Amino acid sequence: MDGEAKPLRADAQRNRERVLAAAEMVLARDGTAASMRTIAAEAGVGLGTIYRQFATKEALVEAIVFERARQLIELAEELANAPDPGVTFFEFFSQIVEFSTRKRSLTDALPDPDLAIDKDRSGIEQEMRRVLSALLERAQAAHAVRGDFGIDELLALLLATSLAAEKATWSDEFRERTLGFVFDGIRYRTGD
Amino acid sequence: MDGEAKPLRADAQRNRERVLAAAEMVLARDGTAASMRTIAAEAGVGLGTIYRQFATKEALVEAIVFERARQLIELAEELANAPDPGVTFFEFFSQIVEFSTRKRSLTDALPDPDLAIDKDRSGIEQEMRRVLSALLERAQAAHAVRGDFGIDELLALLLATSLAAEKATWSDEFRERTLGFVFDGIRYRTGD
DNA sequence: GAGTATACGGAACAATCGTTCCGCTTGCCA
DNA sequence: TGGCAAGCGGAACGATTGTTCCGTATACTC
Repeated sequence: MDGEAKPLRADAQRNRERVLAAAEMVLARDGTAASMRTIAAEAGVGLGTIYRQFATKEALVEAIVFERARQLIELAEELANAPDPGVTFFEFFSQIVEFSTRKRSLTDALPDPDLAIDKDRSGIEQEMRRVLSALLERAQAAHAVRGDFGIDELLALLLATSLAAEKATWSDEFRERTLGFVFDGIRYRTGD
Repeated sequence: MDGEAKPLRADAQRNRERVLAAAEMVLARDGTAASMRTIAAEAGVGLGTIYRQFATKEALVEAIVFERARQLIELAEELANAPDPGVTFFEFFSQIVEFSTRKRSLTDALPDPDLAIDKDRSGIEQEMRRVLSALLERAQAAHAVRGDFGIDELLALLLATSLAAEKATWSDEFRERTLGFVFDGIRYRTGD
């Protein structure tokens, strides 16, 4: 299903990377509303060159979002055995929000209810869900997070704060302060 | 600055109301991405008829958002002297989120960083800020909300949850459950 | 009821979008 | 090094957008 057919010609390979780099930057700056022309100009290539590698704009955007999600998932997996599960959980939460602010990404594209069942996308979504569940359960086992706080609520609050942080471009200081209140709501307390 | 010059002709007045009603419905359904043609069709009028009353699409959208914000502000003012400040505060918070889900509105249009300083808009924003501050301070005086929770954080969390609820269309049950965690984070606790 | 300011509808315009197409160029292999 | 598949750029296409314009229709006034 992912069979690499032919090795790309040297210039094609170089242009592919240019396009991805340009798309990365432009999408971070303008969101998914960015036009293909803008990306092509930023990459210093023609429109046809983009469409040779990516069948459609959606495919290009998906490639970027996919890569970003993969970074976060990888980070989450590295943290799966970190010393302090509670601190790890909250810091990872905060990091995702910061990431969303910097690279307008997850919120803009991931939970798009346009196309109902996108194979690749639901795959990465489930993986994200899986690693987040792991971090959450570990934090709960360590009595750092309330036991009645589920993965769906976690995803909802992550989406919420990421969307807001991206729309209003929260400063580091404001993000930490505001998230602090949210964290206090899901933190474990004696007499839960 | 708001001088009503001439009384509208009868048909013009009727069409104005039709346009507003259609815009209300279409914007709630499609968000600000809705086209003027869709609104015109829904209202059963021509494009020119809309532009006779509203100079631009932005003006029409603003009229709708303005009206919705006014409803919320009015409600907040009615609650300014409600019996239980704590319950009132949290219920109003929840109501705003529910409102945003039903009528795709505040989030889609209010905090648009496109045009920097819009007189009318900043006016309604400040009013919203004022009534929310009043409800917040009353809840804090009643020891229902933490004293270190400020109006900026309140606006941020309102925006966050409204955006998410609108994007993912939260059910009533899920909204109450998820907001419950947020509320627990800003609720007053002994030994604050 | 005639006359006129007002309002209407929707074709037309200009801008922008994603996407296609094709004449030309270029990297690769025999 | 000659041939050619692979790749390139960007003009062109069709769809959609917000907005304008103007010939026609209609509500008010005297």
